[in-house]
Amino acid sequence: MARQAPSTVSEELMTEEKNRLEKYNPHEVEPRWRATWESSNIYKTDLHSSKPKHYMPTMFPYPSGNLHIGHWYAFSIPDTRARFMRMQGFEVLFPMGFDAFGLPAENAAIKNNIDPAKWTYSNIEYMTTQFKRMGTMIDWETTELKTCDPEYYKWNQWFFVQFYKRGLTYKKESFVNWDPVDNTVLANEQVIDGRGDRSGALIERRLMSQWHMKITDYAEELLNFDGLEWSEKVRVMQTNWIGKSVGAEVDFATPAGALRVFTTRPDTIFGATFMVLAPEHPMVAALTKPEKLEEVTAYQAVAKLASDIDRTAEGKEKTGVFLGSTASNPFTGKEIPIFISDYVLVTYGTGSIMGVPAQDARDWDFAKKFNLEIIRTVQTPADWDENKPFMGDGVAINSDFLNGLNVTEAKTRMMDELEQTGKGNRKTTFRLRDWLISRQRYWGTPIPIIYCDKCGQVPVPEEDLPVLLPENPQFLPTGQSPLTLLEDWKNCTCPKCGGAGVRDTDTMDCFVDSSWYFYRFLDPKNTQSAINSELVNKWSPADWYTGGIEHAILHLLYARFWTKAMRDMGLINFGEPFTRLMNQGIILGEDNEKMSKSRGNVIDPDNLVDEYGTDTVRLYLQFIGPWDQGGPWAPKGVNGLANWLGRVWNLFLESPDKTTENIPLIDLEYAIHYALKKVTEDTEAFKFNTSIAAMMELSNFLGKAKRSNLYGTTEWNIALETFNLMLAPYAPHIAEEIWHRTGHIGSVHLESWRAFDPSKLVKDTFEMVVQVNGKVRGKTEAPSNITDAEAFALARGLENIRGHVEGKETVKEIYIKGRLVNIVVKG
RNA sequence: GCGCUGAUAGAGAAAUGGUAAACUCACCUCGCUUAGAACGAGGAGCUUGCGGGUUCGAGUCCCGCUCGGCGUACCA
Repeated sequence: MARQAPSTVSEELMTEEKNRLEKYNPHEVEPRWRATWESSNIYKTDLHSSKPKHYMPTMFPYPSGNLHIGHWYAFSIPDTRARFMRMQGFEVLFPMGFDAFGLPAENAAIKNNIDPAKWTYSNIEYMTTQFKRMGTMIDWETTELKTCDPEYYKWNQWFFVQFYKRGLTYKKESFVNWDPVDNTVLANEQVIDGRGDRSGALIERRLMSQWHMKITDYAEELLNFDGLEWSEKVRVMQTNWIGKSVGAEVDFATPAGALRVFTTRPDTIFGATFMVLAPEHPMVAALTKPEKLEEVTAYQAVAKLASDIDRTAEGKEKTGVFLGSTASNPFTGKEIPIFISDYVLVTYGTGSIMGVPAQDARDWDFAKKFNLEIIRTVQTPADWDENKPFMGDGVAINSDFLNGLNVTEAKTRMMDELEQTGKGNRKTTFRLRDWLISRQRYWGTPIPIIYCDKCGQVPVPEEDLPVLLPENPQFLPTGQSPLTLLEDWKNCTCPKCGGAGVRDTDTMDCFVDSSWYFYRFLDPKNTQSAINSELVNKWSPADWYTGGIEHAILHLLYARFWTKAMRDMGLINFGEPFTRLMNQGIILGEDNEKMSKSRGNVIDPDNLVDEYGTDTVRLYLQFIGPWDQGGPWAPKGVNGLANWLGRVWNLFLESPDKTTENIPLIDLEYAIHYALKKVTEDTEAFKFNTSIAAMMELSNFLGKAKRSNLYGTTEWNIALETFNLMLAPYAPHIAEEIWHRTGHIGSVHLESWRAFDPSKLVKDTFEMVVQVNGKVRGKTEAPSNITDAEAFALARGLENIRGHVEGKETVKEIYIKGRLVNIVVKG
């Protein structure tokens, strides 16, 4: 339908047209400011500043080739908080580096015949350009830290040697986890459900001689999280991994000598009716009667071949073989049969247990299967199903001198007895094993050890470090490190005797690299020492460390261990690397599924930035929900944030149409301080989504207020300036552009955060809700300092309330300050 | 099995025990008719997974249940 506007309106529109503000164009504004910030170096951290420090490393990325949306989520959001802390007056270090050693480079090299170093360095170069588009306050000098640089891994080797000298690094032969796809051994922490964490291959057991770090020396201390603000989830996961069990070791007499078991329930010994050894237990042979030999050998063979998955499969029926021998229960004197079974692990405790079926579900199953005696030694509750083992607390029965004691008392009494009689002793066992760090791979830190026929293992002297990773490796599927093929490199002279020596040809697990890099950031170019102790002591522990939950055990446990070892070497004066830890969630695809190429739901941040600009992408990622929760990607939501920034742009820079409304000044001040309080507190608490919502509410209010009498007043200008500052950490580019267009000189990012004024949040009056029996029946304006009695009187005076209360008995009257009155009546 | 965690309009997501519920997107109406996958004005939509309980008052606290996510699992 065609319409004809009156000519006067047309003219008015035409004038407006002329004055119309150019639309916000992030593609012009954002790169311009990034260039300015870089050239004026405004994000350089002064490590010697007298301001209070705030150290905020994030788990540094692996140079896989591309920054994905998860990287944006992990790095751009902490950047907002880093910027906020900076505006709050802290000297903030927000570093970045690259975790550059690792298998993907080597696998890419094998597949495409590229040098892993070239692949890695070119990825780093490209990812750095991508990083810069994120508009962060990263101090780029720290990206000197690339773990594959000899200047970095030299210090891995240095630490290795120092730890070696202190007995923290040692080589031992043991059954290790062999990944047949990646052709290397793995640490226990890298085996998930019996499979390699990277390759997914079923892990095999191999007996090999490998280098270990003695993390078990710190098992007890690693259980202590005092002073750390870490999520319960991570603390529980680490605690379970370390797996401390307090109990006792007890000797049982057998024809082959004392058989030692570990138990957490020494109070149940009187109920021990059989023994079980792991199939690999060293005493098996001696305890096997000749007529049982064949059966035992067969069982051992099956157990050896079975993977851990098969051995520990859910609901697996108990199996085992009676060895033909018996042991003597040290307290009852009874002879009890000795079995082997794969439910007992040779790697835990003593590799042997006493079977107490009445108080242990596994032993119960085993006893039922083999028809063994079951003796209750803890009184079961009255309504207990007698066809089940009882693991709970109760009074000891059938247990001689323990009878009548509860479980805790009985344990103590029995452990005292064991120690007095010499039949056993108190013992604490950990599930945690020493950290296996050898890898039969090329792309890692060479292990600085030389083997000499005369001198044995000889650490490479400090002055000869680094042991450089040789160039031009050959990758052959030999199951040995590629370094073994490089004869020239491998053969050397023994530093001790000068004779012929051979280098260790394995490289270190790359979790070694990431165990201390956050200290190196404070002096990444240091050629004299691994770290600058003075700066590290000043800046560490990190105030806030963030990254994915997948490192809850691996990296975070190793980093804590390394820190404690460094402390004990006297390098640093604290024992925990990260005071506060937070794990971001995962950004899912539009379909609420994990992003993957095969699902075709991958969101490419580069495309988004091309379309909307950096600020919009950052804002959207923060607005999507709580940061630790992650969430699905909603393409239309991004558009919403882009539009909001457009409205904010207009709010600041466009002249208002006309003044129509009258808004009290007090409302403006309330709005701005309300938002300021919310944004300050929420940013502090990492609640970016609600912080942005508060800014949206503010901008909605200001949009209205702009067409009121408030426009152009001093208070109006202060309000806008305050809003501009609040926006700066969240949308750094547009905030900077607005800052300059509204007449400011100097970067908004060098400004201070405004403190909110609580007095502006106090109103003289409030809208008092009046309820009768909990239902809203009226509302009235009331003075904020109203007393209870006055509030009730005021409420009762309301016409629509009278109807509900008159002639009825009042049961109760409640006044909630500044909110409501509830009158409870009866009848 | 155990531990942690979640369930609020079509989607995402707020809410110190206090007005049956922010904010954004999507949707509807009107205006503008081109700053256009824009802008302005307005509107509709959730009795907060289910069942009990505590309370003057419950999305919020307690008990039970259902469904989902994450972790862990013969560790003696």
